[in-house]
Amino acid sequence: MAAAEVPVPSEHFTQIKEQKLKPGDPEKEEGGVQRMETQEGAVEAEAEPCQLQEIRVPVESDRRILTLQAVHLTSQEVHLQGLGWLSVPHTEEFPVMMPQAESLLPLPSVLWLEQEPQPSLQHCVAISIPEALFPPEEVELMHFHLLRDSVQVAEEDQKLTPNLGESTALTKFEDNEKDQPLPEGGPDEEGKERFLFVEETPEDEGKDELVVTISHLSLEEQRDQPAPKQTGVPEAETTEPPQKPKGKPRTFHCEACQFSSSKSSTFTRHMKIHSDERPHLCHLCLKAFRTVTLLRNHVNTHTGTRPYKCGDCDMAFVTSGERVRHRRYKHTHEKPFRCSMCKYASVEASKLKRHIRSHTGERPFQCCQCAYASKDTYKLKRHMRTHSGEKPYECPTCHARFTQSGTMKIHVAQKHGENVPKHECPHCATIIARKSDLRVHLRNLHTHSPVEVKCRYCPAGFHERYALIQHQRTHKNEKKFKCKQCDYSCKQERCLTAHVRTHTGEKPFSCLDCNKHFRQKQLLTVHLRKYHDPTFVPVVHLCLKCGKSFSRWSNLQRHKKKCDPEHEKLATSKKGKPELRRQSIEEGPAWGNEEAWCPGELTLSHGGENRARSESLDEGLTCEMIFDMMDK
DNA sequence: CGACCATGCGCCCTCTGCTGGCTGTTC
DNA sequence: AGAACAGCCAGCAGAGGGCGCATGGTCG
Repeated sequence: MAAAEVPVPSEHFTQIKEQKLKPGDPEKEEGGVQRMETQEGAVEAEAEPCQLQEIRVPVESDRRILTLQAVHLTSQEVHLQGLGWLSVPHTEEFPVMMPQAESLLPLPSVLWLEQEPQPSLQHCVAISIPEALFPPEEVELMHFHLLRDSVQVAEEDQKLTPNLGESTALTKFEDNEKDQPLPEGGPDEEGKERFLFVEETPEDEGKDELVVTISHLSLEEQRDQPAPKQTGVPEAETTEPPQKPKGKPRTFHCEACQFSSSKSSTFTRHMKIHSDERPHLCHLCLKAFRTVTLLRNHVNTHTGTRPYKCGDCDMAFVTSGERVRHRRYKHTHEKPFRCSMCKYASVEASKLKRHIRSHTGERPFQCCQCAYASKDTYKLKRHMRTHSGEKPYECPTCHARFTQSGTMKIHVAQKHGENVPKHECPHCATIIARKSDLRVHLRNLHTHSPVEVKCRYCPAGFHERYALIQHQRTHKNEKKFKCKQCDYSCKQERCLTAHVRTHTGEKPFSCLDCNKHFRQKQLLTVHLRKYHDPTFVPVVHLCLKCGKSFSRWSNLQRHKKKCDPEHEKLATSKKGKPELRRQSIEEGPAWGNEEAWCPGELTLSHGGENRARSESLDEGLTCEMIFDMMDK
C-alpha cells in the first residue's frame, strides 16, 4: 500500500487517531466529518497505526477511491517527513479572491506524499484543512480536476469558494515552495482528525484528465458506514441534506484487492477479509473466525451438525447451498451451465470454466520444474509427484506403492481380488485383463490395414494381422523348406541352409582354439562350450529305474521304453523332464557310463579319441537333433 | 447485523486412455 | 540363441463429478 511506502510519519498521526477513537467526542459526532470505521479497521491491520488512512486499489479501469484523513502538520513536520506543500499558483480560470485576513492561513494544503511510482498506482494524498477557514462541516464537496502536471480546483460548494481562494490550481509541490510559512498556531491545534472521501474518476473520454472528488459523507452514506461500535462513536446525525456527487453513484473500491461494491455495508464486510481481526473463537479448538456465521459453520464441523438434510438420500450438509448443489448432482441432475461448443453441461460454473479449457487448450498452471502445464491445479499437483517421487497410495495387501489411487485400485483388483472381470476380444475371444490392453490388442491385431500383408510361406495376403498370424500357423508343421539336390525337407529355413552345406562342403564356422570347422554356428557354439569352457556343467538325464544317465532327453526316453515299459505308459501322459540333474565333470563315474551316452555324439574328456566324436558331432546329427539338443 | 442463498475456488476422487518397460511365448 | 510378439503392469495425464468452505448479494 502506498501508506506503507510513506516515510515514517510523525507521532502526530497516532495521536490524532487515538483522539479520534475516543468515544463520545462531540466534535467527531457532528455531521460533516465522517469516518470510515471499518475501512480504517481493515487498514489498521495491515498498515502502521500512525500512517495515513489510505486505501487504494485499482478498480476497473482508472477508477479508484482514495480515503483520506485530514492531517495537520507544521511546515517542520512536513520537511521532516520529506513532504512538501503544494504550490498554489494563481489561475485565471478560477479566479478566487483570498481574503486578506486569511493571508496568515495556509491555503488548502494538499500534500503529495509520493508521486506516482507506477501508472497503475494512484496518488497518495493528505489534506490539511484549516478549520478556521472552512470547518469540516462546511467542506462538503470538492472536485479537483487533475491534469498530468497541474491540478485545477473547482468548487461545487459555494461555501468553499472564498476559502479555496487562490488555490484554484495546484501543482505538484516544488522544493522552493516548501518553506511556505504556516499560520501561527498551525492548523487545528487540537489535532482533530477529518475524513474525506476522495474519489478519482476519469473525466470525459478522450481527455487526459481525472476528476478527484473530495467530499464528506452524506447522511445516507453515514448510515452505510460501518457502525461506530468499535470506537464507541455513534453514527452522526446531521441536519444537512445528504450530498452526493452529481450523477456519480458512490462505489466503494477495495484498495487491497479488486473488490468494489455500491453498498458500504458489503464493502465493510469485505474489508474484514483483509483484517486479522477474528473475534469469534471456537471453544473446541480455539480457532478464530471473523463472523458468527463462520464460527457456527465451523462448530458444526466439530459437532457433526448438518442441519440441511437431503430429502432423497441420507446426505446432510452444513449449509443450504451445499444441499442444493448436492441435489443437482445426485437427484435433479439440473445442469444450468452449458457449453456453447459442445453438449457438455455442468452443475457448477467453475466446472464449465474448466471444461472450456479443453476446447481452448488453455493451461494456466505451469510446472516449475518442466515444460508441463495443466488445465487445473489438481493435475499439476498430481504431476508434481513425478518430480518428487512421492507415492502416496499403498496396497494394503502387498504394500506396493503407487502414484495414483486409480493405479493402486487396479493393482488391488487384479493382483489380490477375486472374480476380477476380464475383457474378451469380440473378434478372437482372447481374454485380456485390462480394457486398455484390449484396446491395444484390437489396434494391433484387428485393425484393417489398407496394405495387404503377404504370408511368409505362401502367396496368401491379409489385411488384418490376426488373420495373417492364424494363417501362418497352418504352415507350422509343414516341412516346407525342401532341398533342391535331394529329398531333404524341413520346417525351418535355417535347417535347410545348414543342410545345403552338406552338399557344398562349406564349413564357415571355425574354432580359433583348435582350428576345427563347422557347418553350423550352433555346432561351433556347442564345441566351444564342451571343449574350451572350463566352467561348463553338462546336463544329465537320469533313468530313475536303473540309474543310467543320458546326455539327451530323447535318448533317455528311448532307453525307458526298454527299461521300464510300465513307467513309459504312465510317462506318455506327462510332459517335462523330471529326471534331469546337472553333474560336474569331476563326478566321473556316473558321467563315465559310456553305454548311456549316445555313441559318438558327445564326450567330456579331452584328447585324440574325442576328435572322432567331435567329428561326428558335425557329421552325424540331423539339424533338428542339434537344435533340439541346443534347446535342451 | 445475522440469515439465507448464490457463487467461486480448491481439493480430492473416479474413470478413462495412452505409453513404455517387463516378461513369457513363439518362431 | 535371439528376435518378434503379445499380454501384463505401473506410470501418467485428460476429463469430469462431488463436496467443503470462503465470500458476496440481498433481505429482514
